[in-house]
Amino acid sequence: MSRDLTEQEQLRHAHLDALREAGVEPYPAEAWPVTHHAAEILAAYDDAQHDPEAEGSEPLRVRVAGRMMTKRVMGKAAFFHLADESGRIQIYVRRDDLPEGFYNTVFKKLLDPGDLVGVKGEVFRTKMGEVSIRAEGFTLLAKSLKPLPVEKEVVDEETGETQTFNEVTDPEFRYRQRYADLALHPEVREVFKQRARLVTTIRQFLDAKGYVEVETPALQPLYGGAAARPFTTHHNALDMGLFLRIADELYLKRLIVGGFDGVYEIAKDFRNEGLSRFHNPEFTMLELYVAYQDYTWMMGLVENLLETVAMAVHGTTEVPVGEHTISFAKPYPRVPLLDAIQERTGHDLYQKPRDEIAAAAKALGLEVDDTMGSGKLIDEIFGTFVEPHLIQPTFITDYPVELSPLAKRHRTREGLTERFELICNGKEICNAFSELNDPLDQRARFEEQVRLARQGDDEAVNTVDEDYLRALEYGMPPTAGMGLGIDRLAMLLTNQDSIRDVILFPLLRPEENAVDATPVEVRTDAGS
RNA sequence: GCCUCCGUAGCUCAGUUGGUUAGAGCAGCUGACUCUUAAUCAGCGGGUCGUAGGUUCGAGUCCUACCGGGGGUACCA
Repeated sequence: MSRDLTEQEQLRHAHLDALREAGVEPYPAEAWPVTHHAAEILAAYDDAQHDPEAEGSEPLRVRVAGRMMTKRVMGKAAFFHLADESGRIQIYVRRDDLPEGFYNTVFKKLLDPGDLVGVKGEVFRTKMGEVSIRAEGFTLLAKSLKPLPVEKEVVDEETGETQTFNEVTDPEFRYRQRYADLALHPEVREVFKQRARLVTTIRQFLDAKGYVEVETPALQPLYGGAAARPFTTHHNALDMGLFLRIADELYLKRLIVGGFDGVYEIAKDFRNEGLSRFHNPEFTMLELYVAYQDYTWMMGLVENLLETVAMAVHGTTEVPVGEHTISFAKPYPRVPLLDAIQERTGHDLYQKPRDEIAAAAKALGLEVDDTMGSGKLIDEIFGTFVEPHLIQPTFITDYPVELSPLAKRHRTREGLTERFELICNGKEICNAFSELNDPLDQRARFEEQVRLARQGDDEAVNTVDEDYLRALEYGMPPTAGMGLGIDRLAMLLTNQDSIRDVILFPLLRPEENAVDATPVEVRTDAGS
């Protein structure tokens, strides 16, 4: 492999060689167990437990490990900050505290910012008052051959505000080299820790209710359960086309038929569509199905779940999102879709013929064409005039049948279904319904979808899922089902305005020259 | 996909109506310095200006195409 190294990279390679010559292994095999993280040490000194002024105080002896960040050498002594997962702590290094020659030949000349090092020593407070470790032992744990961007933080003494110089803001750098972004930015790591807490909390919440976490196929011979274009792939041994799932709905409901009273799955779904601030082609969805319940009950569950999650992630139900503060404290308003439209636009569309709805849409300034059915029109009106205004969590209920091929017909309202979406900050984060369990009605709805697909609606699923219908024919209990977009919820709870900031490795176009080797030949024959 | 903005050193940025040899801070290198903290002081190196064409006596700057990214928009959660 030949790559052009920058000046600074060449220097680090030279340091690597020099370290080996000096008998210092740059990638040692031995473990370096730590006793403390930076934040723990700072916290211990914060509560004055180790205040040197205090009676009977013993200095803390610690072993820490992390990345060497800034190095400030002053002749025979030096300071640097060591960054570990928890934060940063300053290390004080003196020539005479370390083995003969180490300070001058290794520490000063051959160690670079970004190197991973282990330090042991006593904790003390510098003259300037910063809690630091006086290094007595110092080990290189891994050499860094590529310089991380150098950012410097200054805390204003008077205002207490932190100012960062030379902060890397280039989103391309941050997403492509997420490892560097994370290494540099504890606040980015914190977002992903919060996301993990969110998912864990959801699991605990659902497990506590006795629902069973399951795994269903990501590779599916037929796709369904949502309106979206799928990715396609191929299985060699079976010589069979497969789809990556767009939803797990139809498999989870098969499990309800099978006698599970509550099942859920937290899974990646894949949709072959455009990318945006709100869309990544693979994303994480929670789906939950509970037998013998309906959508009204499910609204209660969702309120409880979100309140619990907000508390777990944030410690409060009041969450800042952009310029708003969103309250996840239950209950949330429940507004029928058509009522919400009437309230916002003045048009009462309940049980109105398609042409009257089209006229209303036109009157509101929407572009209307003949292929749009009444369901689509209502969806457009809602999406344009109502949804963006719904900042606080709001249940919008009772969607038209045409938009909801898997939802049960409303018990009293003709042409509507028992379905709700939870809208928050102007976006859908949850979609749920009383599941359609009438196999004959389901077959008719599938056939209608196939008809739409043949007419050119490329989101409509173009095949009847006979196996799913067979399952329903055995009898599925009345069931409440729900899907919740984990990424979007994570965006809200971590106050990030792009989905890329809550996905560790969002999809990007391949980097030019990222692959400088000839592509590895892909074997297409089966077997191993 | 379409519209639009952006791409200059490892990082953050400047670069005039097109005009000598493309600048600064940080980082790096050499030296000084045993409590510094954007350490300081003295000196030094570092660029295919995203890529390829074009216009021009002359292009970082103007034009075209392409590559990559941001924002918006369409499909969608």
